[in-house]
Amino acid sequence: MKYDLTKKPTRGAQRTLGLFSNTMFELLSEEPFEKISVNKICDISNFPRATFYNYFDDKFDLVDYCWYVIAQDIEVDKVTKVKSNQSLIVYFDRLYDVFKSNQHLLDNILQYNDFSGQLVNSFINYFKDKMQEILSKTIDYSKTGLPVELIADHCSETVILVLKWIFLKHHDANKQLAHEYLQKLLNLDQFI
Amino acid sequence: MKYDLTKKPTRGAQRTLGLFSNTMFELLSEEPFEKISVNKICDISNFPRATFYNYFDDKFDLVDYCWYVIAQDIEVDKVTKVKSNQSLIVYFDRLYDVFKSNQHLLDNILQYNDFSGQLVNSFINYFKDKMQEILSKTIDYSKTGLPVELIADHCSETVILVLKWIFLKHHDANKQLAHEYLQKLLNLDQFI
DNA sequence: TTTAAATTTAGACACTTGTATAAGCAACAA
DNA sequence: TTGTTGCTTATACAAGTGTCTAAATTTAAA
Repeated sequence: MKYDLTKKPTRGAQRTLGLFSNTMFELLSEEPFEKISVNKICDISNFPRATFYNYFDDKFDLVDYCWYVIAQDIEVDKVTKVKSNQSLIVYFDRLYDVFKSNQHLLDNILQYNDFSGQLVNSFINYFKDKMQEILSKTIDYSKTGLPVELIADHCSETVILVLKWIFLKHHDANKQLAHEYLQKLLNLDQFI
Repeated sequence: MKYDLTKKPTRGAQRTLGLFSNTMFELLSEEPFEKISVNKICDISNFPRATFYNYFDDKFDLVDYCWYVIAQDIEVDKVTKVKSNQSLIVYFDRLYDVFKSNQHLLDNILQYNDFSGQLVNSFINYFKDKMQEILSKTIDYSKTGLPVELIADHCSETVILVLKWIFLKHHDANKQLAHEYLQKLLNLDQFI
């Protein structure tokens, strides 16, 4: 990403980022990702291509920014006071809520994009990385007798697997059932 | 893929497929995937672009064919007579051997491509799908009390996670240690 | 060996991509 | 008010992409 998201954006930059991401969100609900060109994005957003490239490397970069926008709702920094061993469930629940409130967008996207195509892939990977980042900070894996990085990776993959199952493959499940899946797949007792 | 791999290819097609994939293998060891263009592939292979597009949709398609070539060594159809509950280990071992014998290629690729970039991603996904296909046929998951597709997905993800850990992230481990990781991550007793 | 079917190829097409340059414009401080 | 600084924009460029045509060639069958 060319634009630095760590510093807080000026009013103008905020506006520009918002317009580009809105256009992308719209287009994602209308056609497959391969058919979305930078030209089209700029035409619709009424920006010259040069401006697009001031902010993003390419359309993949913009779509990643879109996931970033969605992921803001996870509120990673809002710490719930729980024992470290409960945080996997806490953050799973937040991701569950985020996926649920974007169900409509996801449905549209899947209408035009393969489940294992580049777009869905980038979505999944974004949130897997996010979850891994969170989990490697908040959980104590010392009891498992496994390399920390390996087990953190495994936990986030499993969390995403369950969310994929529920929200992308449409096997409705409330949080309680989702927790049961997690419990069984991860054999949670061993390290929670 | 434009060319149908299920029918057996003519001598000429065999040759063409081989030349294109060899060129891709070479280039993958020399530069990042983004810099590899269809033009370059054709120049080196001495084919016109039209011929490339007779066989493949794009360079992603060709690289997938490359993984297909590598995956032939898994010898899926060579069935080892074991109880169903052992087949996860049997096929894990075969994948372990395939990854090991392509260690050099993997090292080269990682020199030029991000771990989470499109290329490595396509490699990982190819073998995850392959493993899932195998596991959903050969394992009896009825004891787990979980949806079959979910647990098959989870098993293949875990298998690939361990192989990634060993062969892409370079934490050397022999088969015995690898089995231990699998055992602990999957809590194997529950469904093996 | 001849003929019919299938593939390969040259060349052109409209389009996209990412970069680079220089002109234009806005915000802000002195 | 006047610069200075930094972002936006118009425009152009060299390259790549995927598709299409019709001619050339290969392949396989009779």
